Amino acid sequence: MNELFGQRNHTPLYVEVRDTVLGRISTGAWKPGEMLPSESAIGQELGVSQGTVRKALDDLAAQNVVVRRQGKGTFVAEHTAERALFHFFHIETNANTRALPTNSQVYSCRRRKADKTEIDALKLDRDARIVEIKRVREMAGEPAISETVIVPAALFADIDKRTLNDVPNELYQLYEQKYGITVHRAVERVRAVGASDIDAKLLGKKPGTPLLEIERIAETVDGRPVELRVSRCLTEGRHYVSTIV
Amino acid sequence: MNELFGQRNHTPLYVEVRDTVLGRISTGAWKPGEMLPSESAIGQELGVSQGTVRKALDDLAAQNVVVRRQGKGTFVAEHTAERALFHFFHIETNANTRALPTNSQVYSCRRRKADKTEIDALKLDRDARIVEIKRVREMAGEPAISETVIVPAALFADIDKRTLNDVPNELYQLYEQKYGITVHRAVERVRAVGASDIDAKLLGKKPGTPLLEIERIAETVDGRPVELRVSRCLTEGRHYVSTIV
DNA sequence: GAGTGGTCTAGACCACAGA
DNA sequence: CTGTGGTCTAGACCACTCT
Repeated sequence: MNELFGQRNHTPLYVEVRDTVLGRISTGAWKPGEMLPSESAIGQELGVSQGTVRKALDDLAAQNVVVRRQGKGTFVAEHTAERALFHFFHIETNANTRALPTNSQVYSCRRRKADKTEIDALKLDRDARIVEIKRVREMAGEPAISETVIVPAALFADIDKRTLNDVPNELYQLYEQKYGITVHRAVERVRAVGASDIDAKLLGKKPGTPLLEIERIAETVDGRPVELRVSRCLTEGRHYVSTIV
Repeated sequence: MNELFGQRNHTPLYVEVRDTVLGRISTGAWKPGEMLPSESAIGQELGVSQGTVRKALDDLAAQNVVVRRQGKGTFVAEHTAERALFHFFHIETNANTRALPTNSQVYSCRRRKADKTEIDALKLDRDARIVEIKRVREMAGEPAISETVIVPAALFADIDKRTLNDVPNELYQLYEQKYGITVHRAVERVRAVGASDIDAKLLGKKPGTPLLEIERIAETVDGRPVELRVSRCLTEGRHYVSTIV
């Protein structure tokens, strides 16, 4: 027990430490890319031993909230292009090499009231407004993904077609750098659907062509959903990968 | 340093301990469901401190190799029906409730030489033989999944249609209990395909209906691939879930 | 009460990065 | 050289389970 976390409670100390650190990261007191104070410094500040801080930080490292580098320090995780792609983009070629989206064309970006699905998925108020972004992404030089991205208008003040086409592929870097929103975790729901007339046209295929539909809800580190994304993908010569451990 | 793990090397002690324990599990010296010796007993045997054993076991617990229960002990993980379904079966209804396969009909089980794909996926010898199991699984009372399962004949000596229909759904429990093979980890590759004539017939749909094809390669705890499985699923009112952390 | 894992501490030493 | 995280130890006490 110690002076900061107060009286008798049955929450382990390292959990309190972990949540304190997590809080500072999610409020932005410690920003992506920044180095945290050393283990002993945090321990001194919070009145716990270095070993307890270590356990707290190990937990956060296991959840990819921080990154530890021996000899250098502990850093708040950030969305490099590499992380965004390797961590969040799960399509690869049938030869099991990572397939990278090469190009992306935003053909629509508009603001409107959220519909019921969007309100549910993003936990919005009834009259909340959203930004709807539609784009086609290419892989290996061919249109491959027809994608609709929905974000709450309240969080993404000035986002527009031009902003988006300047930063073509890595939306999550844009979110982090321009809007201070770090996507930390996502749930993807995957279905097989037939291409609609619109999708068929965008992807240069016949209506009814089987497409992989990936619906993603992305959350920040404190669990707020901040993006709903539906991607319809051609999976000729490609597939979606998931590892079960 | 200590007497068992010998001279100067730069492998951390806890890694040696972890690998020793893992070895005993994968050779079957410690079997699924059994309790391991206590941390201090393992420490004494291997000549390391209890804290080092703890770190090794924590690692294994994080990988689901062992399960720790406070006050009881540390146990080798096993395939309960619950674990098989919740951990390895990733289809749920659109209401986000876990969809359970209710029934399963094996309509073919034969032995033959492995083809090239199978040799690659299961890392078999050129002339190895496999067992090919074909079945249809129902969900909510309707045929929903057309599945082909390939396992190396060498590992599954007497498997046949009757064995399979006696243990309808949970193959992994069967593998573990009858053949001493524990599936630990799997990679799934997911595509959208159109139903073939055969799949269409089995699932009661028209040829060309979009199906979700899930190709799974399952491994034991020591990384040997032991099963190749291709499931073609109807995803009307259902979807495949994957969480990215 | 005895035995298990879970938390917490304090301190020693190692490995790595960078000035 | 200093400061960082990484490993390892020894020992105290807590929380849970079972008898």
